[in-house]
Amino acid sequence: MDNDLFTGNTLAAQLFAEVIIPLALPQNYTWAIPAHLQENVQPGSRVEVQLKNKKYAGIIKTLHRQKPAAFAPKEVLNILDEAPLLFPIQLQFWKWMADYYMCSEGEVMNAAVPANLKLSSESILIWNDEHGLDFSDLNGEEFLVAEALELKKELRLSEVQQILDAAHVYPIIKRLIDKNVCYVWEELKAKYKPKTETYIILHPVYHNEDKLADLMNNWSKGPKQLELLLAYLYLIKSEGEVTQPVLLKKSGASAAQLKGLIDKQVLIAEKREIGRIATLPKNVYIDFELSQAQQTAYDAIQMAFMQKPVCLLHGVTASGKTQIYIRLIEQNLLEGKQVLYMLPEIALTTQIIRRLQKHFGGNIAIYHSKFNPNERVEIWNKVKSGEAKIVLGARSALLLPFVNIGLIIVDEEHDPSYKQQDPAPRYHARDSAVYLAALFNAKVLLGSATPSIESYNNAQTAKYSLVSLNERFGEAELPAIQLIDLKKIETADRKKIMLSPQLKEAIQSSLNQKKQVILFQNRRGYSPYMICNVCGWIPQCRNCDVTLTFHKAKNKLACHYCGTTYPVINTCAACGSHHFIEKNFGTEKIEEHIAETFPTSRVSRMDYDSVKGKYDHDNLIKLFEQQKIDILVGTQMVVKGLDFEHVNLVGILDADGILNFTDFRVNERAYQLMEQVSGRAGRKDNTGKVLIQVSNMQHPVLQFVQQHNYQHLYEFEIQNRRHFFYPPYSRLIHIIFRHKENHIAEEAAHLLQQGLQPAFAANITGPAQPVVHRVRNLFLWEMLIKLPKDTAIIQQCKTQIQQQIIILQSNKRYRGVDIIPDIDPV
DNA sequence: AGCACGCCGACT
DNA sequence: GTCGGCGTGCTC
Repeated sequence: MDNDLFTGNTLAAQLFAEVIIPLALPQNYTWAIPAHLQENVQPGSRVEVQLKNKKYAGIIKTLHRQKPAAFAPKEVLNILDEAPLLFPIQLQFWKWMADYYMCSEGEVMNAAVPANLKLSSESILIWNDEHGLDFSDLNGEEFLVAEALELKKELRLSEVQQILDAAHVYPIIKRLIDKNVCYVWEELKAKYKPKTETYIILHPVYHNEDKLADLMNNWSKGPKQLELLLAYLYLIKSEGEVTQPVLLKKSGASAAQLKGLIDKQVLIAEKREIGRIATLPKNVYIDFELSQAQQTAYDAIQMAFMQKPVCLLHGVTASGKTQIYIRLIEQNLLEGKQVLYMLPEIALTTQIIRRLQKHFGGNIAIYHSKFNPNERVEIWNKVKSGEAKIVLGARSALLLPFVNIGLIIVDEEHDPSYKQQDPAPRYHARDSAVYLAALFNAKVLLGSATPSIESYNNAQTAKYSLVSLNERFGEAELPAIQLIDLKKIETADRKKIMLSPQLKEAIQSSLNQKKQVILFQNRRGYSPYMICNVCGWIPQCRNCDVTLTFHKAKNKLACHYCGTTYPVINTCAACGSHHFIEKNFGTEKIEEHIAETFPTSRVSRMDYDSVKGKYDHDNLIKLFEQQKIDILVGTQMVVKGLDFEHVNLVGILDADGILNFTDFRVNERAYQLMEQVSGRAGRKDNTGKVLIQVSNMQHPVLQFVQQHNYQHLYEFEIQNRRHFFYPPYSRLIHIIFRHKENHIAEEAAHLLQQGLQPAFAANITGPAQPVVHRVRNLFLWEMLIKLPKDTAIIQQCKTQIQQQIIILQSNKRYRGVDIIPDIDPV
């Protein structure tokens, strides 16, 4: 500037940093970097800064020399990292996410960065009991804090500031965390318990063959134990490793007998953690060949990636998609690229982890929100250094500091849990993955047996490429699906209708064959509803098209969405009959009823109430795998990508409940659920059978499910879905919130008049989601979802939108924001 | 996110 | 006359 010309010294101009603070601030603030700290600063480094009267560890977004005119920046207090915490590409990604999902970069940072790396004065440090009392590697100040921590077990960061000379607290804390003396408390996060599996090993003494022979020859008592030991020795020879459940199952011995051997110190039980960063060897080991169909799909994907960066793999259940993934991962590893394998959190079970670890050993890092802070930092660093080649994680893994991603796999692509609903950023991990991959020039593979309509539409309109895999692996066929008409079932007690004779018979036959059964009941079953027993029509809300809930006490029907109540309906709107019955049964009731009907079978229930921790879920799955349970009654939880070898019957108890789900994507969700549930039957052979109990036999989705025909569902949805949500609307709301001028409304109306393409997203995944979230109960929301392609109504909408704009303008947060074009992720 | 500022209802 | 409710605004 002029001053510089005058002094003739541009280099002396001060250095400023735009810093991202983990808060929902309207914009990023700027701090000055004092001369003595200028040597090592880079974008991506953390800096300690003061904002108001609090201190935060922020991340430098940019460095520049333009002195802000409007305010006098404060100075950065400290630089916390010599090397940046992440790469420019992540900063770019954060910026996009903040723009696209309308939140602050600070909020993205909050979601991305583990607690241990984002200290603030409010942070509470927790003493790490595992560290012990060896303080020899600490310097004077570190020692002071460590001692205080050991004594009090936890300290507020502000208290640490009192102990020390306040000027440079953060670097000391950072070193203490690095040295594992303490960690940062994260509230409300359930503590992650590492999953363990008990391995059985032979006591080292008996590795000596003579000693072992000696032991067995002089076996005094407990013949069963000797038998067990022999079974163990046999297994260890054939398998190399033996886990407790496998041993007990194959030997038929009891846990007490095993305990006897352990007490005698012949065998040792060793708990090993799985799911954390394994210390397994870092080699790649692949011991299978792709089937013909898989190989064809694999080649097609390779070809597709040459044309387009995103490919949708539509593979029927049990077609062996995972094996294709494994091949693709292997190929990326050979090219020295990182791979991100995303799964919905609930599907991140030991089953899939074990499977990948078998092939890629220590190259894999697992990441999800239930890890403790130290482990998360550990993984963060391994991903950043490139040591972790494969990351297997839930949606939050997308925000790890990858160096060079080559491939992102989004498995179970249709799963709604990829969408973060509550804390900002309200991002969709599948869509964000597409953008992130573009930044790395990487590929994205979306895999599902039941793609979301959005993705399928993207494939149909050639935005993504599409590869289909219609054959089940190992010559297994898709299970036969049989509908059972509940209306035809004569029963004295209407409530007992939950189990038709056909299903009862099928269950009995499965039990006789020593096979397992899954009975599926949607959670919706908890709220009672009325259904016409002649045609299967269900009363719906006039405003919301949502199934009405029956309130017995008040003898009224109510909409749980808008709150409207209706008198009980006696005449069917579809067939005119007066024959209504009440349906009301949840998984608990079913479990009870099943246990009564099949007294000799072992029945278990899997739903949100019965499995609270992740641990329970895994355990239940394990029990089922080991055939310790014959009949599993469950909600959606039983669906998530699990393989159960011995299941040959799946029963859907109340398909009407699914087909009338309180959701704007009923048909799609219903199809997905039924197809996924059916997929659990007979995965390994051709004995699979699916029985669907339903009153509304005519529902088209049932036919598509029976034929396993996704294409038909898709076409049906395009033609018949009543609640279209068009991308221009999403764009429109985005615009409304981005701009303060009224003329924008005209642009919006213009957009509405242009060719409208269905995006099928009443459950919006695009940028406007947080806004729609806010206005969903307002008139605008109602207008938008019910808007037919009618110009008159568009005019009306325009007026409404203008009113809306006035309301929204008063919201400080969206005032005076610059015009930012909508960025399409592809 | 915090925290201060500020303007109206029930209390010693 | 005050204490305290939470609505609005600001933080480099």
